[in-house]
Amino acid sequence: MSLPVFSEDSNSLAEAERPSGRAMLKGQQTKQAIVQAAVSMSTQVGLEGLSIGHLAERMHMSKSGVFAHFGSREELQISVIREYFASFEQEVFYPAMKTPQGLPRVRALFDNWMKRVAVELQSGCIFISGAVEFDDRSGPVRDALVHSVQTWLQALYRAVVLAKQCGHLTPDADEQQVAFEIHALILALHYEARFLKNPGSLARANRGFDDILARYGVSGAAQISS
Amino acid sequence: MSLPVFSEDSNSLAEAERPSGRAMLKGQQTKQAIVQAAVSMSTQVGLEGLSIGHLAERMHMSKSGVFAHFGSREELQISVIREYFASFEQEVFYPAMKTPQGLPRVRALFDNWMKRVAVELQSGCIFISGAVEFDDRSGPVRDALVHSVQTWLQALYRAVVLAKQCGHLTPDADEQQVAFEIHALILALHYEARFLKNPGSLARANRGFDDILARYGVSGAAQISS
DNA sequence: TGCAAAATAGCACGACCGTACTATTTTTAT
DNA sequence: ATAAAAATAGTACGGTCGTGCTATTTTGCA
Repeated sequence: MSLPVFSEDSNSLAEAERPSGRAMLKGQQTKQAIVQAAVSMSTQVGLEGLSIGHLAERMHMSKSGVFAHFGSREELQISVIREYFASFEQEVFYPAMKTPQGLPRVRALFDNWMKRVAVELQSGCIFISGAVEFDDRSGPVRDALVHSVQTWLQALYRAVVLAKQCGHLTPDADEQQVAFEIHALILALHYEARFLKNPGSLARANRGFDDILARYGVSGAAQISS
Repeated sequence: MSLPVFSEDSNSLAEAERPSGRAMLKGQQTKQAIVQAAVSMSTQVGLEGLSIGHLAERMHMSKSGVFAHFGSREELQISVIREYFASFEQEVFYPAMKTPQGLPRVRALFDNWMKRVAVELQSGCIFISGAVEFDDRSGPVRDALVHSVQTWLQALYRAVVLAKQCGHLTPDADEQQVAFEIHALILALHYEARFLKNPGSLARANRGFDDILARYGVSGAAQISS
């Protein structure tokens, strides 16, 4: 049915308004720069903490100059989510898709995810902070956030399903359960390391993952990739 | 050394300013009511979303009337944290301490925790939202939050240690690891059920806990309590 | 080179926030 | 009942925020 495409949306790079006929206008370049700065700010203070004034200051621009690119704060936040999602794709998902199907790919997804979270222990993760900020709100920002997260979790889930189809998982393994527990480890790592600053959290998340594989994995299949 | 006391602080109920010589002043009663309303608000909008104006409106009081009880917003937030912690104690910890040591108690702690989280899927958990709001901030509010969470996680950890001492866990079981994974399940439940509204999350968290016991528990010890 | 269009700046408005200061009401204890 | 004390209300100030409106500057193309 569907090939392993991470997202079917056309929100990737290299397209802004014009179908690439003429080169990117100056304004689109600075918009890109603004969004990147906004992502950096949002990882620290959250999507709600993101303020146009601070962003303008950081960009050495006027508030209205920044504002004009988005038309509303919500649109800015959505742009941030899209950009963050794109970087997540590039950093976590696509590299892992180069590894062979089955447990090696699941492990690669987890490892890349862990690598990213390890960095985010200083900066923060928008998918986690955003979940708290928008869990009982509604509107387009929440929708964008939920969609991004679900897309990523679905990708993880599909990798697990594939692993079971390959015979890398025991027949009784519940793919949703496996994906849930992997997600749980990442969330606990983020919580205990970033907030509580408990040492050893990173090792415990890794150990937890190994245990999942030991529990549900068919012996031998897990050791293909280190 | 230390008996299984949940918190050594003297911030429990039934003491306000006076050592119980004369009865609670009128102001202290309304302060209690304000704090309870503030807790209720904070579970929905977070500690940062909590505003004195909205709180006053809800209490049918003036802003300054509410404010006077705390002297600062930070003090209000700290009061909220203390109150929330106290309710957590009453609801999750103390009932579980009545069950026998070992795995039954660990299971009781988890079950009570799950019961509470199940309710919080509508309202939200301050320990989780607060972690995101204050993870890279500093100050007394963060300190109060970290202290509360650490106290609770320590209590959970101690119960696991006790379970191992009872011989209810396999000798190779790492108590910190077990506590970490239990915490992870709760966080994932909160995330996937409250934010993503994924069905089946509650069952997956329960199943994850059972798997932990199946992995680290000595057979037979787990089934003492249902 | 010049002109339209795009990008940016400047400015002001209304809303909400925490909080300081003072006045008023209510409670408490004699 | 009355006076002191405690609790609550009223008001105002300074700050930040998003955003609309109007200049001004910069850019891109004929």
